[in-house]
Amino acid sequence: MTTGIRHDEMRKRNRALVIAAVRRADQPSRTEIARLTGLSHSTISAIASDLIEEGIMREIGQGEAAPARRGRPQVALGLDPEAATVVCLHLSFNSLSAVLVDYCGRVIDTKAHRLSTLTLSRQALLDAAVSAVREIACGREGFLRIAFAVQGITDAAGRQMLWSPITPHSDIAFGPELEAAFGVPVTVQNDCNMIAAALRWRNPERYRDNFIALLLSQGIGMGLMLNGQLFTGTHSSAGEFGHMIHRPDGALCRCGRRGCIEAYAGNYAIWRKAHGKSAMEKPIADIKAGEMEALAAMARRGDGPARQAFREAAEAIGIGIGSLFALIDPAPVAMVGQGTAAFDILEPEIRAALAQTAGGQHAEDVSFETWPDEVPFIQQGCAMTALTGLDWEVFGPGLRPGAGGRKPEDGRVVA
Amino acid sequence: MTTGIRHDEMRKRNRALVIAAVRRADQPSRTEIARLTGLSHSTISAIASDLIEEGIMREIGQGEAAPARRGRPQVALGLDPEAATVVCLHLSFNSLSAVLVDYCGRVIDTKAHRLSTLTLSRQALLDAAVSAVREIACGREGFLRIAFAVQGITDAAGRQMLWSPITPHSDIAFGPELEAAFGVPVTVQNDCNMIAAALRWRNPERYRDNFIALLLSQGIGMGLMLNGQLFTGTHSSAGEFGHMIHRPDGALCRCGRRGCIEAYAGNYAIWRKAHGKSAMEKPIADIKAGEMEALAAMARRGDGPARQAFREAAEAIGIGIGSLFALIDPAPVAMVGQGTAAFDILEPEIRAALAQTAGGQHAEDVSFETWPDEVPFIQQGCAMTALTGLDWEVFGPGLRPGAGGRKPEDGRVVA
DNA sequence: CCCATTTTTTCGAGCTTCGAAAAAAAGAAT
DNA sequence: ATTCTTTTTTTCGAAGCTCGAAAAAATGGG
Repeated sequence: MTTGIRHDEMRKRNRALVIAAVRRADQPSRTEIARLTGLSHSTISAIASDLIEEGIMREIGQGEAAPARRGRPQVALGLDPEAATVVCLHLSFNSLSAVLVDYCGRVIDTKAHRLSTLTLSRQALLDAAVSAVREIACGREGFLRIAFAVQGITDAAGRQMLWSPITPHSDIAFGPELEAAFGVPVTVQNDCNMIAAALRWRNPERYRDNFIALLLSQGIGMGLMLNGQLFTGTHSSAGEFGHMIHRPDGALCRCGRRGCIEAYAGNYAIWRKAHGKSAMEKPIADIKAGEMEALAAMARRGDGPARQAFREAAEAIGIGIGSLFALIDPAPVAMVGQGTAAFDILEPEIRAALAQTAGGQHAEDVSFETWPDEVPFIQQGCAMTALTGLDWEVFGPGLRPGAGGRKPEDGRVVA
Repeated sequence: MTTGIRHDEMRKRNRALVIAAVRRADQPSRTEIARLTGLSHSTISAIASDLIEEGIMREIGQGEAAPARRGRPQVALGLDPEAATVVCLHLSFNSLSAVLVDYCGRVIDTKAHRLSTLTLSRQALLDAAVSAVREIACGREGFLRIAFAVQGITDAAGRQMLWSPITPHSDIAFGPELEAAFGVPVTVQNDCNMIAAALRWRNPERYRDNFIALLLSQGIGMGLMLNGQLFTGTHSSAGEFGHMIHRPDGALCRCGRRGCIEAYAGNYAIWRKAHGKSAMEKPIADIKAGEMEALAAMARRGDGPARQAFREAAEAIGIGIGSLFALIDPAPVAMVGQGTAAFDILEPEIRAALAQTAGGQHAEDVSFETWPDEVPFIQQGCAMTALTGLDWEVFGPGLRPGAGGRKPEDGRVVA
């Protein structure tokens, strides 16, 4: 709370709240919106007719689930899918996918591209992003926003990619480049944060204020929701769980340092250990899912080096989670990505390691959910981030021109 | 944003904002409040006259720093010190202190008690807290709130102390006990979080949205400000930096586990190592400041075991900070407590360890501030927490009766 | 065909904020 | 001493928003 509330601000918030309620609930009636928001029926009626007139919302006849009840039937409301479209991009190792999404969150079109991220120049990566957007949006009326998810570290402001394992270039300014090309707001965010956003959207019962999304794959990524907000640090996107130190001066990590969690739990680390290589052996960029499956099968069969490799991976993850829990308290954990295919091997060892830590005091209460495929989460997280951003920034204030409003000067009040 | 804003809510927020502005600024005029809050002069005038009439604020003649300027002179405003008082308690090893603070944050009275926390019964500790409050408030008109800071882990709701190194008892319900005895709201919070609150209050330029307060003493404590809010977990107060795992299966910690950061960096760990004892030796509860000073002096003289002990402590702290930075991004760090007396020895080694971690990439940019005495911070943090709570909850809504207002039912909207 | 029931809209009342103008309070100028 | 200038503060009417009550709308039941 840093600046005073004026009248237009009140309307803006209540409009955004109504839009949010409609987006979340399944075709609610005005009465239901009133119940959800705590606003009066009169207010909902007024806001709803504004939104309908502006083409943001529409009436969808009687709701299907209209059980022959007495009285005037409820009118189901839904967001107008044609109110806007947004583009979601997802850049990962050798892959760039673009999705066009309507204002209801439905996918209109998808395009996937293969490209050699490790060898492309900085400008070629930027160009690839621009042309992917141009292609997906081709011929259709203007989209209002771009949400860009990258496998790597982004800056806290969501402007650029600072570092990524998929390319040798750093500080690639996707945000400004795309904004210059298309003239719409662009957010650049870490893919694991998008996974966290999607989890919250899908299951707010379980994933609400504080939770952790771990991506187990070639490397180890994390998305962190704290106090109901996606945590992005002051400079970078933070959340580098994989690069917490597990063993000082330990195994060689892909990032060039030693002893990181990832250097024990990433695909390359498991592969390296299972094949009897040195822990200082140079990490391999991309290990196929089939190969990891084979290692997991070996580990399930008996107590050989493969089993030992998964055991060390689980220990690193478990102790890491324990340290994280010590800092931020036990919270629901979602494990996503190809690495979860071996979760049956990992879980007991993760729990054993966790139980040894201060953060794991109540380890038996912690439950893990797993999903092998992270892509739908990333895409949905991007879409919801972009759309709820629109709800607030574009459609929240209404379309009346000249709202204006003063701004406080320097020296903001800290409450 | 989870519930609609009504008219009374708008006024409530703007009132609270005005109070916050007056509390923070040094006797501002109405014009200055308008500038700080972004609200119009008319609104400030109306709110100010309400607050003055209600006895929350008062006019303080012309501000002293009234430089003979043309025009009608500004009227300085200040909070009425008699509007309320709050009691701050601070329980630590063998010590319980109580402070009575007026609505302006000035200390009215202080009482310190010695007590043997390790041997007292659960009920005796509760009784001590109650009688400390009774004594400090004796004869004076009613205080409106109690803020209780404890050295230990509290629950996230701020109701009780879950665990503490200063007593064998756990789950001591100070909150309900004090509320039952005095009929005012009570918050129970971790002492390091209060240090963080005080830092933010004293220097919001440096300590605003994300920063870390580390307490170096017998143990290692942490207060964590994230996204501008004190982070308290879902169950406990979290922030157990000292119990992140530094070396799996490493030195014995006071908490009974092995390899915690504290088992290398707490006073007992340094003492143990410097005296050539085993890392599995049982930790000593309380090591005098003088003894630690002597060890530091020895370490400064040469490269003996004392030096090695401080080196290991610094490494544990540095790597811990690195892991923390990997998770939440580099942020300002404040080091508080008796352990900072040896910070000249610790700092280079902390930086060296930090520089090896992913979170320490820009370690040279990180600056540490140190203060040897944590007590004033804890007290001020308690006071400001309690007073700003009053600003909002008691004085924000105004004193007009029957404000009422509906509440949204279940199924809150998640935006 | 009328009544009961539920949803939605309408309408006036009550707050709140805002901008403009007026009032207040001082120094500067004559 | 009086008038002008400048700055702060208050006053007042206008506009916007939400709310509760009442009215209107839409449907099933008898």
